[in-house]
Amino acid sequence: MTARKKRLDPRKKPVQNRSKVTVDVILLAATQVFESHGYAAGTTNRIASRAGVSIGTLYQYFPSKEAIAVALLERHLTETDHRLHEWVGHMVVEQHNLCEALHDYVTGMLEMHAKQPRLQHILLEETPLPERVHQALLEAEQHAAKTVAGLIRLYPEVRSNCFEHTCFVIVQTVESLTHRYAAHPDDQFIPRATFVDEVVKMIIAYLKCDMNPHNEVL
Amino acid sequence: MTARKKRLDPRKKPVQNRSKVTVDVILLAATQVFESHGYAAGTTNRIASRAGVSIGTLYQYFPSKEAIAVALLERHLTETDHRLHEWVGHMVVEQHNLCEALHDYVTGMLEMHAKQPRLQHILLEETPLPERVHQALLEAEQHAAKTVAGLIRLYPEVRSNCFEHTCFVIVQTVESLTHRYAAHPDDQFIPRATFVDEVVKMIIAYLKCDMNPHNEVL
DNA sequence: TATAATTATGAGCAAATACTCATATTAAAT
DNA sequence: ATTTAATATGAGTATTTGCTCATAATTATA
Repeated sequence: MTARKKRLDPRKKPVQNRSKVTVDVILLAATQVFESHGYAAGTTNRIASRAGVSIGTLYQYFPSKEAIAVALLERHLTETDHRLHEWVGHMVVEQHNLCEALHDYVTGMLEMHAKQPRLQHILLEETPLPERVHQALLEAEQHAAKTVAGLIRLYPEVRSNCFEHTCFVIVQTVESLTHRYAAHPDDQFIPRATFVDEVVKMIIAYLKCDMNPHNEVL
Repeated sequence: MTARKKRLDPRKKPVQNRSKVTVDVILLAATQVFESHGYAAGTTNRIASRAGVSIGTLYQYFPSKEAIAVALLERHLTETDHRLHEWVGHMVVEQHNLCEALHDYVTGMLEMHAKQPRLQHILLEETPLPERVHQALLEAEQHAAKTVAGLIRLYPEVRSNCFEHTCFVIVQTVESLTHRYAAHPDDQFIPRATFVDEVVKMIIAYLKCDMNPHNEVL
């Protein structure tokens, strides 16, 4: 009914190696089950079954279904952050130009979403998450925006006014569009490469444009 | 488990006026309940309770929970299409310039999503819909893109190359960004007006830019 | 007013599901 | 080899939920 507190800490932490493997196997199975069934229909019994462990084993390490979702989301945030920093590193070291950099960025986001088109969505929208997780999510999003801004700012052809707002919009745009595109792989009427090109084109135009308050190009 | 067929036609169609009112009340309640609980947790009993009718009454007009969701989605598509055409009419009649037109478009989409931030999402992503509904949805989306394209094409300052792809990206962008912005009203660190301005700015820059294949502005 | 058609009711059923616990198995420690 | 700790098991339970159906109340019709 109303949102009530649930245990998130496991009753047992894995100490031996086989149990650590078990935890990994369960999380992998949970990813697959949530991907193909959604959160509500992704039952704990199904997850255990897919993982090849008994339902009792699952509840040894995850005291509730919610705890599994939280663990998956934390993993996802960590991975995203890692990939983003790796990307910035590559771009700086190899001195790619703005177009190449953005191309890489959009392609990378597209690939990430293509691998698990629904999972992020399910965790963010279908799963009732505790407040602290929601906060962590917002912080991760803003951190990502700052990381991207840090790279883009290095390019001299980019205009400097409203830079923070601009980067916010860009990050949201790429995140939204790539997710949306990857979510429906069957019915695309724009080929993937074209899509990436168009998005990059839009961002570059946006980054270079200079307008007065009435949005007329100067 | 797997997707099985379910009844979608009601066992009784409302003929008297009070029953038509009942149907409306149920759909309104369903909107609210799905909004605040999601699809899976939005139980039929809760919907009936919120509507102030008995569970039996609900099942007189909606033979399954899924039928309620389908009805809501069809309503939503109709309303969206209607608003879009109204918008095009206004813009043409009152001869607004491109900036004003886009401003109106983005603001309108933002308002629509602000009214029911989760509903569209829930119906599209959480609800297992029959194939024909999914098809109708795709068609509606492409129809919307064409409608928008029809208006934008009237403005001479807009470049003409890749027009179809460009409009597809624009529609997806506005849809995604406004939805995302409206979905989290509490934690926005960009004010609403600024957000709209920035999105419009990006679209105009994208519509006017002319680039070679390597995305260098000519 | 009497009869028929329509609409509303809600207790309860069958199925699904998150989760428990007493017990068995395996690995580490002594 | 023996004891102890860690890990795995899965039948079973309490609860939830979509939905039915026999009956009652209301409105239309004759």
